[in-house]
Amino acid sequence: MTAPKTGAETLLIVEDEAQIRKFVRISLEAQGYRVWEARLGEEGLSLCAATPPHLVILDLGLPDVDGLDFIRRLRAWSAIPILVLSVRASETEKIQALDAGANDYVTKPFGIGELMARVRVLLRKEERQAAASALFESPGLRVDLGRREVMVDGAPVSLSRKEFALLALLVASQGQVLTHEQILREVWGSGHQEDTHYLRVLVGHLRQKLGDDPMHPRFILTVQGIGYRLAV
Amino acid sequence: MTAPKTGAETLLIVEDEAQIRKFVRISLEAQGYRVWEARLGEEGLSLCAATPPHLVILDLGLPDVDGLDFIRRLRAWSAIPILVLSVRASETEKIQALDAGANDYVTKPFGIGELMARVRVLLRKEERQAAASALFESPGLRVDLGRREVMVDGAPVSLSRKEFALLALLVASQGQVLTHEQILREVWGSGHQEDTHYLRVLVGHLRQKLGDDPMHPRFILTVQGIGYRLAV
DNA sequence: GATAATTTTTATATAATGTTTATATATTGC
DNA sequence: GCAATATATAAACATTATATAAAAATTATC
Repeated sequence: MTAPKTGAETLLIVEDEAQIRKFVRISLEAQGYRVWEARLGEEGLSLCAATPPHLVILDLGLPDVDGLDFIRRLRAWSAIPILVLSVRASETEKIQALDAGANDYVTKPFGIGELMARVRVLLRKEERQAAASALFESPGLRVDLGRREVMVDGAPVSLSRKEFALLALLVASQGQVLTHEQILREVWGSGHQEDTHYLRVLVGHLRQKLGDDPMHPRFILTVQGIGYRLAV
Repeated sequence: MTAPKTGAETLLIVEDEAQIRKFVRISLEAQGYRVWEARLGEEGLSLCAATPPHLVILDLGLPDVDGLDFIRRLRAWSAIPILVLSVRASETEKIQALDAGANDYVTKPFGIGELMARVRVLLRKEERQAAASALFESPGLRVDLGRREVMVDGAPVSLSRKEFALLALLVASQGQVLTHEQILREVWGSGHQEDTHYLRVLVGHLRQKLGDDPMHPRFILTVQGIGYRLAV
């Protein structure tokens, strides 16, 4: 397809007009993003299911699927941010799209710089901490995010900074799978998305401190080829 | 979505023009939000520190503090969503504000309906977890795409990356037939569209893990000469 | 500034997955 | 019924992913 920069964020453009697709694609790739394309809505939805991108840029005027349907069908199971592009400037349509689950709405013709800025906003990840509830409990494990306290079977466990960051991330995701990339970006910062071995070592340490057996883990579950998730 | 919330969210308007302040305030209160006002930037910042609101609506043209400074100073310690209102439509300014940490940027004059919709988007975050775990169900099979969880007759089944990608694809197509080519392109990427035997092996594995008999399949149906589809 | 704790490297064993080859079975068109 | 084609699956092999140990480097703590 294109120069696939490994470690880069993946964006999916769902757009039938070849011209706009190319234009947006080139701009995004210049910023170092990996870009996939879909000409049709069904194709876009399938791609999201098979290999979820980090952001979807959606044209509302697709030939096969109604734009609002697309948003609703994706939102039925996924929280991937959606940025809508549209020629129609009607306020009603904007409101409908946003309420259906779109995260932003840009009207054509648009400035490419603004589009890029809005993409950056949607990929920014400061939102997670806001949603984090203070206390997590599951059989045997108890994590107090506010106090930075961890207990396993009633006994306190002291974790290092990174170990706690990883556990906090898993806790905040409520059992959702986190990909290696996601974890690396959030715990080590962007630029370390390929250092998967860091993660392995850290998970090893954390499991050891939690007394978790990797073959039959109680807490941190391995999802082969994808990442890790917390048992809830 | 427009239904007023109990335990209403608190919004802070930072705006010096009384007219706009009042206009926005009344619209927000009509939606059931609690609204605070600040005439000056400094006032707004101290309010955020003292009793953090759930969202800040910020006018960029404040008399005392530069808008970008406001955003940066708030972002130094807080992740409260910021929606910027501004008369200036210059793209550069939009980009600067968004990159400084604003979450959305609306240009005056704006439709109040659109503004409300964008407010809802920024306040939506908590719902994500609930929405993210919607699932696909058919008799005996249950697939949670967000959690990557698959259950057959109540028992969890663990799938490999490709196996899950294939199942997710079938699920996302809602029982529509997927051709060999389509599946090969989406799961293996373009360039493998003729490796039909890959697909056969994979379907075999998947069926085995799901306990599906190919002669009388409950889940994955063969469409001779064309491809496969999911029973729905 | 010395010591301990943590993090990053490096290296290696093991397990899981993916690909290929081969072969058996079923389906379709004639 | 008999080729021709399409499908299923078994098993060997190659590749990739995972876990973990132990070193070197860095950072924190007293």
